[in-house]
Amino acid sequence: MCGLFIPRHFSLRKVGMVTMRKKLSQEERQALERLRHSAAHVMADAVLTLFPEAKLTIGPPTEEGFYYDFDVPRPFAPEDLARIEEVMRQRVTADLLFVRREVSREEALRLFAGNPYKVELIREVPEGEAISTYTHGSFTDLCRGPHVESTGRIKAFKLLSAAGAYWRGDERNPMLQRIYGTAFEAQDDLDQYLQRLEEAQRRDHRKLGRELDLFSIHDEVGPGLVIWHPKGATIRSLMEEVWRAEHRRRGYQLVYTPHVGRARLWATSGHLDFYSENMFPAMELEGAQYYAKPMNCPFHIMYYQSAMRSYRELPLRVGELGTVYRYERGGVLHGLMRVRGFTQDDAHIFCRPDQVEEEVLGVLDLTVHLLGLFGFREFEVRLSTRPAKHVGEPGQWKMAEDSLRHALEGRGLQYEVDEGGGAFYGPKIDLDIRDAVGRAWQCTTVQFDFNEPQRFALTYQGPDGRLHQPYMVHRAILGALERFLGVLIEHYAGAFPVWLAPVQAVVIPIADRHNEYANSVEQTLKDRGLRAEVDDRSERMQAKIRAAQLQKVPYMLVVGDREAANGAVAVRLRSGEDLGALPLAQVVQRIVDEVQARG
RNA sequence: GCCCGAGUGGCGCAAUGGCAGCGCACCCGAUUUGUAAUCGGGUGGUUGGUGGGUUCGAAUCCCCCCUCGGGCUCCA
Repeated sequence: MCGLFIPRHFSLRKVGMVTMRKKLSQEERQALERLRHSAAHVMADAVLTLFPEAKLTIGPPTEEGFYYDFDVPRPFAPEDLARIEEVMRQRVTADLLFVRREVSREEALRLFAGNPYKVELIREVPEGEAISTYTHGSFTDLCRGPHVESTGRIKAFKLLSAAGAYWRGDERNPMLQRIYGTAFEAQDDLDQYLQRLEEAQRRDHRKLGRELDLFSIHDEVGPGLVIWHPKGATIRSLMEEVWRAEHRRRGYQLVYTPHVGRARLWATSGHLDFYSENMFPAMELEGAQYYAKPMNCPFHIMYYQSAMRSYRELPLRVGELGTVYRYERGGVLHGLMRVRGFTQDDAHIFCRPDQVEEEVLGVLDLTVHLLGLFGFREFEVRLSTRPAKHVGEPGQWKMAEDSLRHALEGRGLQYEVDEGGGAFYGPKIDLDIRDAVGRAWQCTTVQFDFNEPQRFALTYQGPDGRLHQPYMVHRAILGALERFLGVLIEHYAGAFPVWLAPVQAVVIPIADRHNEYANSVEQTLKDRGLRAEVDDRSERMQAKIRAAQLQKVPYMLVVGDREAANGAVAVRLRSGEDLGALPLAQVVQRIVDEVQARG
């Protein structure tokens, strides 16, 4: 079965987090981790002070800060965080030393005898590895360290939130209470981080989606199912247009396939065996069962199989903006980012062994190009290789992995390797984009599939006259249009570049007597293919400008007596810049040029 | 799914056991305005549920369900 698996406990925060803009050196990162880990200890100290019955579990530093999980009788309330923070400040002011002590396994077990979590951890420490505790003031915790010298070092910190979390992330385990916080070397860094958090909230696509009238989600329809409003649909269809054009240019065959298919198909593909918990339940029709498609691959395979294939036809690149439906558990749905019905910019490449590398390279070229069009130039790339449990031959895997590696290197992309992190059916490349706030989002995935060609017994006739099995590469570049648009909204904070803006220009008549001229301006713009509107409400010009600003319309064209007399428009940009009165023809050309340059 | 929190006109909020209210949006009227909100009037909610309970009385307290929000291994 083909790809786009998402881990069960995929956390949006994990990929969508607000990271530091500047790259830290190895030493700087370790120093920061030490500071945050120490802050976690001070927090645990404070929690024990206020809630003596709390049991400590784990409290690591994270990329954004730190957390500590506690076993407590009742969950923490927001007021508790303030009190905990208060006690933490006292500890920081007291400037207590962190003291390391190595202990024997027996002593450690004795020290933490009342705490089953710590006991479990101690038992897991490998034989021969030192077990240590760290103490500051009257607080001692089992800890590998290292820590800062003293609590006085922890000046810039803040507790952020409390939430439930399972012991070791496993829902079969007891639920603990987690407190998140963050700490930085300098107050300045902390302030900047908090500002970025606010900025991220300001850009929240759910908020902007409503304010800019882009989409809505309704109880009546169902959670995770999106209604695109005209303005959101405009952006989406523009995305689709460039996508299609770019794919045709690169030799993709574009198809349309149904949204449902018979159970037999999904049995053959393996989805019923391995993916059914993510599928909508079956519908019954004329005694046969049908499923909404969670993936497009079986349909693309049907196209492949609709004729005898020759080696001369390969590579066959079959693409589709294919809408799929997946059951996502209630708690993980999130605006456009995580939905139950979404459209993948999907394609499957069927090719010969000697074509594999070039095909992967082609996909990466297309990826860099397409993402670049939408303003993304920073990527994080991960290559995932063969896991212990897998299908296919070692030779196939090696060839596939090599081709992925070579393509990445050929394209000059830096990447990390996740050894054994591939799917059971093939190795893959995942690519995250970084948005304007510095957050990473997973979009692109390129996955080999050694499973389905076999299950469907795909063949092509080679020059030797015999039948061979093609390689199959599954790939999505934007990922899901819904998520990509969500990312795009936040990336641009709703102020889309002119070529994507749902309304590119609003014509603002100053008084009713200018409406006629305003309408003619609008028509001129529309005749040149631009998306324009007239605000002919009986409002003051200031109010119309405000409305257009809030809608983040790139061009505001004010027309009054002077402009009407001269065939001109007074141009205001959404930046607030006033270009003054210009001949209409000149302004139209400017906007058209900007659209053409995809500015 | 699990923990915590929240659901009040289209949107943002108020009312904490005693008459459901405000702002924006929308509609009507007046106004005709030169770069981020003109004035006045009006329509609109059986408070997520054609759920259950407590009470003389429920937006408010309790239970169930639904939806949304923050989280749910970056292992001492």
